[in-house]
Amino acid sequence: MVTPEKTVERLSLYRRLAEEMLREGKMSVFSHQLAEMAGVTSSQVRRDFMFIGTQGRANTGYNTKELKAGIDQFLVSHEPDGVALVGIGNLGRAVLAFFHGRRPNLIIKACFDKDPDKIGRIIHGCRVYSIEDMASVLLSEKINIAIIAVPRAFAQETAEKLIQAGVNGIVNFAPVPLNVPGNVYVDNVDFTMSLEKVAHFARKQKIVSEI
Amino acid sequence: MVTPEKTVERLSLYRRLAEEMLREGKMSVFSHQLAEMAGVTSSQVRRDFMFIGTQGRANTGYNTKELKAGIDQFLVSHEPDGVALVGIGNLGRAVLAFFHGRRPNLIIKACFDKDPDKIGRIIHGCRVYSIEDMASVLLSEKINIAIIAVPRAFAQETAEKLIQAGVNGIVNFAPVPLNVPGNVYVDNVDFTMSLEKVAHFARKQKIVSEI
DNA sequence: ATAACAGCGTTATACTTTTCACAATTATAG
DNA sequence: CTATAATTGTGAAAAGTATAACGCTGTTAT
Ligand SMILES: NC(=O)c1ccc[n+]([C@@H]2O[C@H](COP(=O)([O-])OP(=O)(O)OC[C@H]3O[C@@H](n4cnc5c(N)ncnc54)[C@H](O)[C@@H]3O)[C@@H](O)[C@H]2O)c1
Ligand SMILES: NC(=O)c1ccc[n+]([C@@H]2O[C@H](COP(=O)([O-])OP(=O)(O)OC[C@H]3O[C@@H](n4cnc5c(N)ncnc54)[C@H](O)[C@@H]3O)[C@@H](O)[C@H]2O)c1
Repeated sequence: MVTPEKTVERLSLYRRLAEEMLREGKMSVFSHQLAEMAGVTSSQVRRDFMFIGTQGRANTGYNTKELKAGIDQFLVSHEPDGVALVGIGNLGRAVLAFFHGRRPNLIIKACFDKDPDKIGRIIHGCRVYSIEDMASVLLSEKINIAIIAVPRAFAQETAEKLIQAGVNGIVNFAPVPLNVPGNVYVDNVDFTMSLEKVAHFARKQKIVSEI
Repeated sequence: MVTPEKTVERLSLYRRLAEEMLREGKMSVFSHQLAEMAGVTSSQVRRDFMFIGTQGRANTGYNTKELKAGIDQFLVSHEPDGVALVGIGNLGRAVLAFFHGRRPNLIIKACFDKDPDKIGRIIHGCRVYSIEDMASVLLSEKINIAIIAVPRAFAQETAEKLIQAGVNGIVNFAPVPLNVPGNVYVDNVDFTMSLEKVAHFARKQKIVSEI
């Protein structure tokens, strides 16, 4: 069965909400509560859970711990996924800081940059390697996911090197569409697009609300 | 007429592709060329253009300059939109550097932080103000769009202050859903979600391609 | 000229995703 | 133990998106 992309996105959010509840000692949660927190409908939440098979109980809801574990297993594999980060500039460093120690089975295990000054350093617990060493490091660290944070002109060649070295999932921060084979999944995170989208709909909403 | 969110996203991409072509001296482009570059079908491209009314010509395609101008006007208003950035930490600074000088009518005009050491400084051409001055600065700079890059615990209160001060469009980098009135448009940029989505589909694709 | 072709604009069709609605299930109170 | 109320799981309907199809327009070649 093919899980819709939107469902996967929401699952990621539900997982964090469940995590937060666990921290607060909340042992169970209803679909309508998750719905309110996530900003969706309760049907949507239950429908999304059909894809992961997590079961709730009428009048009791979903067990927070089970829910978190269920989503976790569904999203990320049972054995931890290694992640590589290419391009340790302004954004790369921020990303590294952000993910450091955050997600137990989705860890940035190696960084790559072409700047000789950065190679060999350890930033936020992560070693920076030369891009020449990409293939061997990815193999030895069992890395199959990568984050691209290099200047746009180098994004495509970086993607190709990564794929060559066995990567089949990429988060791309460079503002260019990547040309990749069909068995590689790419998510483009595009700040310009986000801002322009907001600019557009903010304006539309103003017009609507003024009528 | 309501433009689908996905269409708006693609338009942002087409605009940049048109921009790039202009730089390369390419005066016109066919829908199937844009389609290939954007990774969509040519029908999709022509369909998307129906929303902005941009016209092409059989056998000639779309005039690159007209196309760029048309999308520009559709996405962002004719009079430049002012943008505020709240939270000048690792991510905030990277974002500021990224947008600086990039987009003529979508400019970050004011930054806000609560750290006294940062207030008063000018970073990438942008003055950092105290959050106390938010309402007055937003009014005087005619800002109605904001980027939130404060720690998650402060995201909701920051959103409320911004909305209070007249903002009706927000790009939210904090990994929490914001609770906002219906006339405010929010786009959540969620790195964790992106990475988990990639982890999920990368794994699925591997399984599929192994069959 | 005009035939042959290429590509746009749009309508119709197919597909995907969300919402609705309700039977089945479980907790709780009397 | 039974009635009541609350909440789940899911089929069916609706809404939202993407693709296909095709008439029309403009270009090129003969
Ligand atoms: N800064 C932001 O907030 C932001 C936002 C959205 C997108 N982006 C995009 O992310 C990318 C990086 O942005 P940045 O602001 O960090 O830029 P940056 O210039 O600060 O950093 C780029 C880094 O990549 C390294 N690099 C260059 N070529 C390389 C190569 N071929 N292989 C490996 N490393 C290489 C450089 O040495 C540098 O460390 C750019 O494509 C940018 O458009 C940045
Ligand atoms: N660093 C990343 O790559 C990254 C990625 C995704 C999301 N985020 C999110 O973006 C936000 C910022 O991340 P960061 O890494 O820049 O954090 P950071 O700690 O480096 O920076 C936070 C900044 O916000 C300021 N601040 C704190 N409270 C404030 C308030 N109430 N009003 C105004 N300013 C305030 C701080 O003074 C600081 O300058 C966080 O919510 C984080 O989860 C960061």
